[in-house]
Amino acid sequence: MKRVTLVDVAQHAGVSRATASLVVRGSPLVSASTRKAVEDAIAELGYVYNLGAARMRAARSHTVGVIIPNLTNPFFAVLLAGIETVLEEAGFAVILGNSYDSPAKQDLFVGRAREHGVDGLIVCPAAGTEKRFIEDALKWGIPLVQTLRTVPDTSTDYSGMDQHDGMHEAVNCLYDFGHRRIGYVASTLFHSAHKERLAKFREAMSAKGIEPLFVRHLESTHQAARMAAPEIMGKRTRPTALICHNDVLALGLHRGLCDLGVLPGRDVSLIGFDNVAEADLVIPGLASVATEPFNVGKNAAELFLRRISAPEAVHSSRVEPTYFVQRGSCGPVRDFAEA
Amino acid sequence: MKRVTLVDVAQHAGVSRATASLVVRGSPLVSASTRKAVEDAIAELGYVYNLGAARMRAARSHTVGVIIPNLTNPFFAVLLAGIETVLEEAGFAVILGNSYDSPAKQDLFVGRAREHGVDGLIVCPAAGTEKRFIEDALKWGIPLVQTLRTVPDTSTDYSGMDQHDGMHEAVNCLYDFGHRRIGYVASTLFHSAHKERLAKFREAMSAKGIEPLFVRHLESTHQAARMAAPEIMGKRTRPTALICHNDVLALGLHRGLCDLGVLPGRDVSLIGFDNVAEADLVIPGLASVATEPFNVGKNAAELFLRRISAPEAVHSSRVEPTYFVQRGSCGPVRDFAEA
DNA sequence: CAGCGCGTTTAGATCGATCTAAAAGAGAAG
DNA sequence: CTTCTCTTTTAGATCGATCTAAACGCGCTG
Repeated sequence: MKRVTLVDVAQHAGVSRATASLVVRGSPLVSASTRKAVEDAIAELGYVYNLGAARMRAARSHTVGVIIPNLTNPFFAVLLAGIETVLEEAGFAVILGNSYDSPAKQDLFVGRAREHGVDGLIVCPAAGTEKRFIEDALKWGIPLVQTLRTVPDTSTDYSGMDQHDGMHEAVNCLYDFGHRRIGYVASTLFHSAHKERLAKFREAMSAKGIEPLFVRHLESTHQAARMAAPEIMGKRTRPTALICHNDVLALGLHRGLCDLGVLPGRDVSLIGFDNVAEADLVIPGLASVATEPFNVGKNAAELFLRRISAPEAVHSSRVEPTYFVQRGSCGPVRDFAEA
Repeated sequence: MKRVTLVDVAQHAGVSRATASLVVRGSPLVSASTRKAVEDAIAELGYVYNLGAARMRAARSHTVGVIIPNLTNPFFAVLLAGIETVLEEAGFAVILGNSYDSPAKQDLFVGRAREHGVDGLIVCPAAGTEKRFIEDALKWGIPLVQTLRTVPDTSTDYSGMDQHDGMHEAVNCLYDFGHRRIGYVASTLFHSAHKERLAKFREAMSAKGIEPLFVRHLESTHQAARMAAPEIMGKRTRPTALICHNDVLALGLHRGLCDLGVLPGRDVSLIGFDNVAEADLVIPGLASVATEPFNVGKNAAELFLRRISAPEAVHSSRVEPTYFVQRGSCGPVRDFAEA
């Protein structure tokens, strides 16, 4: 039982393999009658197109390498879903790589992707990725789109989100509720999105003429945030509001605060980022800045497709808007004695 | 600027391409000195192995198609992470397909995967997948591993979990707390895991000599479960405890109950499945049966690797244990008037 | 009827690796 | 020195498609 090839199809249809090849590629050069004959032969023999063989002569492999830092984080999983949906539709296969935020694993994966002859890469760079990584890809002639994060001092297509609006809305909401002592809880992964979000926080604060009360770095897990609550609320000058780099931290802190008997929204206001589904499940609901990872993923894939069709076009960026979603965890400042 | 091929490497090292080929494949047939010469040439020229060309003659492509019903669901994302981790390690590339639980999309993806010449498939079948789907794959000679769900009346390698222990522990816990009026909240996706879990529930109940109070089917979203709380608690005979098919339903219901002023663990006991991270964040904590999707994924990948190396071996199964995690949402039955 | 243009079809070379089967080289034994 | 292993290397065919450039058939025109 041998594999069915174009030669078999051609023979069965009584044409040459060149003609059969034209049919499978949907060329307009063949007449309607021969096209029909070949298509019938294909159906009858159960022919399967061999992309590997085609790739050897033709330029494109219809394959894209996608690198994600951590699939376990639903945020990235949804990003990936967005990417996959668009690429699937366009007839591209996604080769998946999970970098676990390790540049070494990331390099390894790119090597493998090159062997597979990918047409390009869509990358959310691992924290600590060097400039060299991007430069190499370009040197090798591999189109590359960065998403969510960027490697410093590099220029490629980029799909991210606009941290500005959401953060300003969040800070303004706190400000209007009377909050002035506002702390920021960041993660310990120092990538571009992390820095940008923090910078926007500082910017929004100084626009209101106030200084951040503190910036605290925590490992980005529920557990770490929950454990840190006593320390954060035990500071000499106690914060009246907290903004967190993401909802993982915010939800962990939410629970940690409750453990202490400090009620979010009444005793301290709490705002997260990403507006994950669970934000609406805790009591009181977690106010959060919505970022749409699915759309960011779709944008990344679309930028990639554009790049493929116009390899020399100038690099472009797509930023997805963010917006503040108010919930119970965010309320007016409580007029208890200023410590 | 042309691509570097094995011919270039061979020339540069002063050997034939056949020898160079042996080196890249790590054959023991070459002497240490020529091996070194070729390796130097590879490094110097920046040669990249062309898997596409290799695949044409050799049997294996080192590529696996992985089909997941819904990446947006963290449970599946973690399953995928487990699969990817093992396959990556073994040098396989993962081609990802998101079926959105649609058999049609699934078929489409398999077609594409075949064109890419995958060595096999790891599939969590979309709800409603027909027997034909599995049979076709086997007919085409594509090794296939099913995971988490199985298509009825099919026999392949399978990586799943043991619903028995966790469910029995959960029911027994409720029983010991004095609960007798226990309802089951299922999802509306009727796949094998759904059926098996429900069956185990019935089994565990009848082992204790009690009848399920009701089985209610809900769309598997937080929102749907939250909205259904009033109806579920408004039944003529009010349940004293609820077991949910997964934590999405359980968390939604948790919130819905709180909205009603019904406190989980005091007024009604609530148990979910999967023990997602958020189960520990809500108040009171959601008791849940832990299932380890990452391990299930790893098992699936390992079964696949075994199948590749021994294509004719008899089909085997791996089931990951499940265990009950007790938290505040599960407590003694309250002695209010029996309706 | 030769010559031209147009739409279709095709033979042959080619992509970059691997396979097979045989050759070359190096020692050892007779 | 020949012959015989044993190791190492290689030429040539091959996988299944695509490309190029040429050929073919057919109607139309001068």
